Amino acid sequence: MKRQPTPDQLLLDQQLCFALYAASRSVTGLYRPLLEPLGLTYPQYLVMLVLWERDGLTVSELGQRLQLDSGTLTPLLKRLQGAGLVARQRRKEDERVVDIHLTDAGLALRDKASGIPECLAQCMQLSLDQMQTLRDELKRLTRQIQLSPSED
Amino acid sequence: MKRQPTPDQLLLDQQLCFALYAASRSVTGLYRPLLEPLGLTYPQYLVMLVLWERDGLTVSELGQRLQLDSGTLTPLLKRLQGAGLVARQRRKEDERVVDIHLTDAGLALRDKASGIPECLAQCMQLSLDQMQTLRDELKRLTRQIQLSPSED
DNA sequence: CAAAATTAAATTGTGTACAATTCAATTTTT
DNA sequence: AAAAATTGAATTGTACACAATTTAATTTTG
Repeated sequence: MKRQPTPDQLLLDQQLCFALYAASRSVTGLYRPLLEPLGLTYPQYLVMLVLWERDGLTVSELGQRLQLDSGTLTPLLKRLQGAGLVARQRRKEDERVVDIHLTDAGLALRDKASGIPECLAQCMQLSLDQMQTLRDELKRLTRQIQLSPSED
Repeated sequence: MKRQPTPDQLLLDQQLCFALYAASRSVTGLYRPLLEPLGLTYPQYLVMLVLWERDGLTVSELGQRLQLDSGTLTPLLKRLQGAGLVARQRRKEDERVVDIHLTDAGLALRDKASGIPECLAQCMQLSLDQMQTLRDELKRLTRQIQLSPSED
């Protein structure tokens, strides 16, 4: 009458997916107290990273870079606009497109964020080399996944 | 009058955090079509993995295992209950505690899920060894983060 | 034992994710 | 050029995450 034990492949601790999911949320949690003084959430910070790197992208270009769709980005960008960090403007030549530009305040915020990466590296207790290796493995995995899926 | 270029540490592609975040969402996306026939979302699947491994946990025990709080778990468990996969019951001896048990349907679902891990491994194109190594690095990172933070 | 403190879930509120639909603007076809 | 197809955002609806508060039950204290 004893139940079958769960097969090994279904054990939580065996799952790469859960290790990823847990690590991602943990790291986001590390950012939270660092971003709070800047008035940013973690996904908002990612948008700012992209814009600091190259200002004046469209919503869909931001979406390609971050792998997020307009259902996520539109309200997020409206909040950044509300915080005075970006401007959203429909393009004259093609009214379908919305260009996102940093405001002065948005650009200025970069300086306040510049210490964050080092702070994170400290907390994670990884050497620069370990960090790069792990990052590149994860990138490879992501690329692999985005290549293979159900071709239609 | 040219703007300063963004410092290297703030480049999106340099960020371990984004590699993690993107990889985690990609992997979740891989699960989606596999879980859909089972009527599960990815976080619901994680809850089921835990219960298949050990049935009859409390909400907070589930929370410890998955690092999720009642704000996430309570509605999620209600949906699993609505789907007939688990039962939620306040404990007689301590009415504060809610025990979560698999229903017969919930247990039976395990068989339908048993092929998923192998399917995932295929998609990710990683050897068993590579998967384990990456998984263990991520676990170490998560553990490290959860040890160090602001001690209060 | 009664008041205070603690505990476990649930609730509330904000902010993502993401599928699916809608809507308006532009291109492509005929 | 008008109809059809396509495109880019926005909207809608569902389901997490997670902080903060609330509620009820149990323990601990005085």
